[in-house]
Parts: sequence; C-alpha cells; structure tokens
Amino acid sequence: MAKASPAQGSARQPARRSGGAPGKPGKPAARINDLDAIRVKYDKTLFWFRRDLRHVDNAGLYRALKSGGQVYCVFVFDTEILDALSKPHDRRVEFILESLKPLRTALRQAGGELIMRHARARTEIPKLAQSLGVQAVFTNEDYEPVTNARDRQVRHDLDLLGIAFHAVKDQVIFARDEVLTQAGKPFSVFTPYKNAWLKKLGPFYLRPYPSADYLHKLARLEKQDELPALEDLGFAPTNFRELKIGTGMEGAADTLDVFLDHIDRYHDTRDYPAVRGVSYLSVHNRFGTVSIRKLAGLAHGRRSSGADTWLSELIWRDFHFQILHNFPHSAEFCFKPEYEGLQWRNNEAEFRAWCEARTGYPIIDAAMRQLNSSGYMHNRLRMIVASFLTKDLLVDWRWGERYFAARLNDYDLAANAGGWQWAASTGCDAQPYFRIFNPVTQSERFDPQGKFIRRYLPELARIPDKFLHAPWTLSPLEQQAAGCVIGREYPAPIVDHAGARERALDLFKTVREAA
DNA sequence: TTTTGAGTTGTTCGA
DNA sequence: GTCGAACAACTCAAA
Repeated sequence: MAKASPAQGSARQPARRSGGAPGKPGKPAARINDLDAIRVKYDKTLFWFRRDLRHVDNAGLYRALKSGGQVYCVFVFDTEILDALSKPHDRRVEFILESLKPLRTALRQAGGELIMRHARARTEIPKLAQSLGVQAVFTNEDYEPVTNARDRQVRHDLDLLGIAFHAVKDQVIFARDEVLTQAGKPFSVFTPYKNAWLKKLGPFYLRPYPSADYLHKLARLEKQDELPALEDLGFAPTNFRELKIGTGMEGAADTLDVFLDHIDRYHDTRDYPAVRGVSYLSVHNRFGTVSIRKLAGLAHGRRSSGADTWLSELIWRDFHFQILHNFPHSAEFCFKPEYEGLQWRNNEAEFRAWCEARTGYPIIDAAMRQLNSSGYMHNRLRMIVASFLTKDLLVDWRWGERYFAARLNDYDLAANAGGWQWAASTGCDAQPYFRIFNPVTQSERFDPQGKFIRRYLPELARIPDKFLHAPWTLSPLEQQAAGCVIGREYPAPIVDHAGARERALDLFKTVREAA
C-alpha cells in the first residue's frame, strides 16, 4: 500500500470534512471506501463499536488501525437507546452483551481492551476522546434519522475539541447515493435498483477489510473494564438463553455454515416456516457479527438460483437503507402522501388480539406466538400478519411497525418500515392495494401439514390437517372430538376474511378517488 | 421529449 | 382442477 503524506490531497482530507448542513440535501460528504485511500495519520485514535460487533473485516476499525499509532476501542450502552426500549425485558440487550464478550476477548488477546460505558453516547464519546487524548474518532456509519442526528452532534462536538470524526461505510455494499438512476436520482423501484446494483458490483466492493491483521496496534490500558450486568443496564433476563441463539462472530459463523448447506435450495424452501429454509442471519446482520461483504461475496459467487434469490434479499437490505436515507419521512409517514388520507379503523381491541395471538386464524396466531416467544418471525409470516393487520383489520401500518420494533431481535428501522409499507400498499414499490393475502390460503400453501401451526398452537394438535387452517369450519361434534371447541379452547375468527377484504378494497378505493 | 416496457412475495371468479 | 383475466391504471426508469 502506498504511503501518502498527510499534506497530500488536503482538499479532500477527511479530517477537515464538514458534517454538512442538516436537512440540506446537497452533496454528501465523501466517504472513504478505498483500501488505499487512507492518507491521514494519527498518533492516537478511538474506534467506536456500534452495530458492528466484530473485529474481523470491520471497515471502520481497519481504517482506524491503519491510520495511526494506537487505537482505543469503546462500546457505549447508549442510554438514549436503552431508555427507549420497554424495560426490563429485551432480548437484544442480551444478544449485545453476549456478543461483546468474545469481541473483548479477541481485542484483549491482541493486547488491547474494550472500554465499556453506560451513558449518553453523544456526550460520552467526545468526553472519552478528550480524556484519552486522541486526534480522531472512527466509527462505522449508520443510516437512520436518529443516529444521523446523534452522529452530527458528535462530529460537531468533537470538532470543537479539535478532534476529527470519521464515519465509514461498513454495514452495506452500496450506501445512500452510490447506486442512482442515470438521471442521478435515487431509485424508488426495486428491480431497476437491483439491476444497477448488480451492474456496479465488482470484486472491489466485496473485498474484506483485514482489520484483524492490525490488532497489534490496539492501545494497551492499565485498567480493564467489566462488562455491565444485565441488571446494571436496567434489564432482567428473558428466555434468551433457552433460545440458543448463537451470538458473536462464532454464532454468526455457525449459522452461516448451516445455511451454506442449503443455500442452493433457498429459492424453493424459504417460504415454508416449518422448514429450515431461510438463513437466520438477520440478527447477525443487525448487529454486525458477520460482514455483509462476506455474505454478498458468498452469494454472488455461488451462481445457483437459491443463492441468487438470497442475494436479492441482501440487495433489498441496501435498497431499504437508501430509501430511508433519501426519503427520511418514509419511516413515519406513508411514502405516497395520498395514503395519509386512509381512514384506518384502528380498533384497539382487535389490535390487542393480533398482538396477543387471539385472532382465531391459526397461521396468524402461530406467527405472533413465534414472535412473542422468541423475538423472531419467519419472513413469509411477517407478510401474512402484516397483511392481516393492515388489510383485514384496517389498523395503521405504524402500529404494527412499532410492535415489531419492540419485539424483533433483528429489528431494523429501514427494512421494517419498508416492509410494513409494502404490505400496507402505502410504500414505494408497494404491492398493489388489491393484493390482499388470504390467511387460510397462505396457511394451506406454506404450512400444508400444519407443522408450524402445531408447534406454536398445541391446542390445535388434534385438529385434522384439512381443517387446521380454518378450524371453525369443523362441526361442533368434530371440535369436541378434537378436544378443541371454537370459542372455548381456541377463539373464533376475529373477522370474516371475505368481508374484510371487500371492506379494505372499498377503503383504498376512496383514497384513490380522492387523489 | 416522447415512448415503451415493466413492476417481490396474490386472490377471486368464471369458463 | 385448471387456466386466464380482472383487479387499476400509474409511475418509474431507460431508450
């Protein structure tokens, strides 16, 4: 790698780069994605871990290590984030804690240390940077409005202290404005975005950042920070341990190994929640315990229909990130403004029934039990329950989005809001409003033997397969025989789908006519 | 500027 | 049971 003097190319020297005026679309600050573009040298830097809990192939950590002498590492349990969670039960806090342990071990084995803080990150980072006497803070960039605002403030406050702030692309292949239409505008339709994404992809973008090769540059610390206990953070244990979710890089690697055995069948098996068809890597993507470059590289190199379909899902992830960045209102408002006029029914009791798995539709209730008991829900089921809430019950997609936000281990604002708006037909590239999932048909098609339903709804164990998807169609006598009387052991359907479908079509029609 | 082709994941109805 | 059409035109992106 060519060594460049700090003076070289000072016009685009990242240390002096401004954060950009908030709200002003203009030209985004340049990002350093180039392995050879590291020009600025520092004596001491601080690397701030966030949703990138790995020391291998970590772009920001690599840049920090290559940029100078000693690198301190910190993880902040950000009270601004933790206080927004519903305490005291949140499996994600446990996932993070468990993933920090091996990360810290790896840093220690290389002679470094992971500084731990439980504080407001936006004030703690400048404070820590100053007390350590570093010249720069490195981190991997985030794409959500709230984290963007936090990072702008950190950048500003560090600037006042004369400390540089470098936010590096790490969690996506292409960020923000890297894939644009020929007119230079962001895509809002997935397929042309995907085509442009694939066209732009080259080995360069899949190359790993060899951060692990430079850990000898980690700064030594006299004092070792203890990991906070769950209770110190204001949380109590959940059933997280029983779930046996692999954590840290090792958990991600194990999960990936299993997936690679069946990735070529992904296209054919991914829609069946009773089958191990999907990757189960979403939580690792969320917390960065695996590198997206590694995943995309594996999928791209595989050349099977299964791998291609899975790569599409990874591209969807980038797509949602860039949509949120370019259309930040879409996290809270309908992407298509005319749909703000929808008169949602928003019946609280029906919403509670949906949350608590009491809708009387087995596939919906089984899915919601999976979510409530594990923090995970199969992708096909996410679509089915989202369609049911927004179309059958006519509950505002934001209610469902917030509920998922509170429960999903892999929750990510960009993908979650995008997915809900897709299901509600209010989003960019959403499904047509008349495409309304039939919960019984979907159940019959994707859980034909009811294996998934029976796993989560033992009260339906003895209902014959044929009737499992719509148990109310069983005669009262047969219900008795199966030990499951509708209205007693299992609720009657909260709504008649055929009628609800007509109701939804009418409602969406009023908006279209008003537009 | 105009034209053209295409658009994640579905359902229902009637022949 | 199988198949095509209707659902609704509309907007995006590229040529």
